[in-house]
Amino acid sequence: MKENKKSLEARENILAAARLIFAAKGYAGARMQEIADNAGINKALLHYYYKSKDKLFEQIFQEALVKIIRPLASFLADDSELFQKIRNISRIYHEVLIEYPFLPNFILNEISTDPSRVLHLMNVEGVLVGREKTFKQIEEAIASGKIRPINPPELILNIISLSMFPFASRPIAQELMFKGVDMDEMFKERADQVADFVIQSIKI
Amino acid sequence: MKENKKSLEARENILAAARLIFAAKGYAGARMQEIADNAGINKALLHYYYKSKDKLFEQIFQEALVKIIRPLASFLADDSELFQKIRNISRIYHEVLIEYPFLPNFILNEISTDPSRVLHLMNVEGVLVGREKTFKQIEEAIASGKIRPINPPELILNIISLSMFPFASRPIAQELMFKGVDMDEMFKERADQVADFVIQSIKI
DNA sequence: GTCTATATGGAGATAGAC
DNA sequence: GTCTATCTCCATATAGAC
Repeated sequence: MKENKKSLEARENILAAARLIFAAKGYAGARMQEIADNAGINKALLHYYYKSKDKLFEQIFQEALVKIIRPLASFLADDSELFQKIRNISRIYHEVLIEYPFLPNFILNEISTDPSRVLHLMNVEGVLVGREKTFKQIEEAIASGKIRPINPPELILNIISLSMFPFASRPIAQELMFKGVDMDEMFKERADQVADFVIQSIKI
Repeated sequence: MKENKKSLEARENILAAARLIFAAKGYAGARMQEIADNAGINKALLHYYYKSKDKLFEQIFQEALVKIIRPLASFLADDSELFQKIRNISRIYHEVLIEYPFLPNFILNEISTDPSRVLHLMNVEGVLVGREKTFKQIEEAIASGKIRPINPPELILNIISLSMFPFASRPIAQELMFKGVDMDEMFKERADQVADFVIQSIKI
């Protein structure tokens, strides 16, 4: 069970390749052969390091899930003022998704109709407690006349929709709406624009 | 090549089953056996009606693409006043997605990085001409002080994000934000709320 | 048109030499 | 740890009887 430098590097190469392939083609469409090729090893060795396709996938998927759920948990648990929180979550999600643009599609697809893995991670990350706190914060902002009436979960869903969907729809959006535009640049500036768009909509 | 009532029904059963299975599992994850079972026929007969998995999939996928692209084309070509157009597109997309909630995920996944099929359909549906018209309309609304400055394609992207992402993320959103809530009901009321949210954000 | 049986290829996984 | 060769299963697709 000792790990030398070489084998650690091999493991990391495999994970990097697996992230790429699984994200691009999904579990069913991914091929162990292609992952091995991308990692610069052969199939047998791939199976030597990661017993099965299932096991390898599960690791990649959990990793991806954490990248999405953890920022949300932080947002919900944050004690800052509401508008500042909105700026924060938009910025963090844009940062993460500029680095890993495939995350929304990957997760939404592979979760399909079974959200059990999400459920478990939610508890681990403490989403539940933070959620109640932020719901209450939004309700108080409405009661005090700071923002217009809106259902708290829908406000949060709106922020997440505006932050994630453009990444999920990037190839099609490029053709349909952003022909010739550098979407990487667009996304960089979009974080604050999404926050502005939301705040403008709810503030009185 | 004559088609009797029975075979037409068989064809329709197959398409209905294929829509279900392809949408739920994607091209790679779908099994011809499962489609045949769902259609109440056997595998050989399935191949008799639709030569190959590829051919069957292509038909289902085109169908799905049209359901998404056509409303967008109508929106872009519409001569109505801007705020009314925003209400219209939100309503139409919510109607379509309440009936076919799986469309966003299905299309976004299967298109992956190759948008060539979308490109072709765009021309057929006349998206290009409508797009320029609506971009101009938005720019004029900004120039005349009716709405705040915003990049026209981003405004449209925002509307579509708010309309589609909640459907794509439904299973995970249910767990995370809408525990115990009837999301079908929520979606019915959401069409106008999305339009209000957008209009509230841009109007002066 | 509809079925059973089967051909064919591909993908995950392992055996076993080095 | 790393490789080549191979096993096994499963999915698409077809042959051919009825």
